[in-house]
Amino acid sequence: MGDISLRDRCYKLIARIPRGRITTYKEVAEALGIKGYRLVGMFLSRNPRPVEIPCHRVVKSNGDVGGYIFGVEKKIELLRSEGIVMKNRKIENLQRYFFRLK
DNA sequence: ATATTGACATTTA
DNA sequence: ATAAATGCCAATA
Repeated sequence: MGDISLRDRCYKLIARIPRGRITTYKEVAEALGIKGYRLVGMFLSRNPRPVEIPCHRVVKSNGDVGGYIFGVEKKIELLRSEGIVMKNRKIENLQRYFFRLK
């Protein structure tokens, strides 16, 4: 009773990321208190509400965009529309847009 | 109950 | 530089 699944906590965290800012799978995992980074990707691949839960704002630590339910191209388009500058499918300086969760 | 999965990250070759 | 191996762990089957 009252316990929220890790998955729902994950979605809650991501719902806080504002437009134009991004974070990483690693950051989300660490905020959840786990090191199984892949689990975050698993949760997001089953994102039930892509509008309220802006999972396109979660990218890889190395600047690659990572995956997306509606395709990587769509994810790139969304990020660009929010002002994220990308060079060859990669984000140059994550730091510039990084949103901390922990 | 056990086995596999995943939109990752780090280390090693 | 690229590629493979390894660690991670709740959720899913």
